[in-house]
Amino acid sequence: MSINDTFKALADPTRRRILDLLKERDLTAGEIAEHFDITKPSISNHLNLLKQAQLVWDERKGQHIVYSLNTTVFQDVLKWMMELQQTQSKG
Amino acid sequence: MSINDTFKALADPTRRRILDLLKERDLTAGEIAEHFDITKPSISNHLNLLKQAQLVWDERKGQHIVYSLNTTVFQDVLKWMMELQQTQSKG
DNA sequence: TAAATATTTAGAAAATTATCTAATAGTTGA
DNA sequence: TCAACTATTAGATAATTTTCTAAATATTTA
Repeated sequence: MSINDTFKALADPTRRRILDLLKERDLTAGEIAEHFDITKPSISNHLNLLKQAQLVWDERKGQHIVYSLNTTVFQDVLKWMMELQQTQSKG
Repeated sequence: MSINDTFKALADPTRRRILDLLKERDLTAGEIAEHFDITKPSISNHLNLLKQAQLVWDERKGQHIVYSLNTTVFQDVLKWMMELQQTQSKG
């Protein structure tokens, strides 16, 4: 929920790749796991971190849990980066 | 030098605060360290990670080493985030 | 060149994060 | 209700990152 959670979530390449996959379309946990060489529990952990950071939503559909991308959180990251760029003046 | 280095560098709150400090003006390693409760070697390590990610430049001036902010690397991060937002369409 | 100051490097310990296996929980359909 | 399927949780281990102390390097000035 904090910007720290967002940055931490984005710091891992597996998690960024999950977001890249979800860019194309919503996917179940199993479909996501298929793309990686690590175990499902490990993917589940990554999904949980992304969820805590609100970078994804999850919704149960029958046996499956469908994950979808949420980029609204990027606003805070963008704001922070913009503010850093503002004041910059080199000597 | 990779986007992974950038995200990893930004994932730590101490390092983000260092960037915030450098937004105002260039600072020596010692001046930066004064703002934190951790030791100078630890700050030095953080500065090194920021340097590897090219988020800061360093320049020796006499006894001091002056650090300055470099936000050009943000372009890659922005691009990645923009691309994620593009294709998004909810059902 | 020696002392004082600023900073980094080296190496180890502590803390955090990622991953695994085994077990548990929810859903469907016979 | 039970078997099959999907996914998560629990708990342990492995890997990485952060932090520390002690030592080393670089610069300035006497």
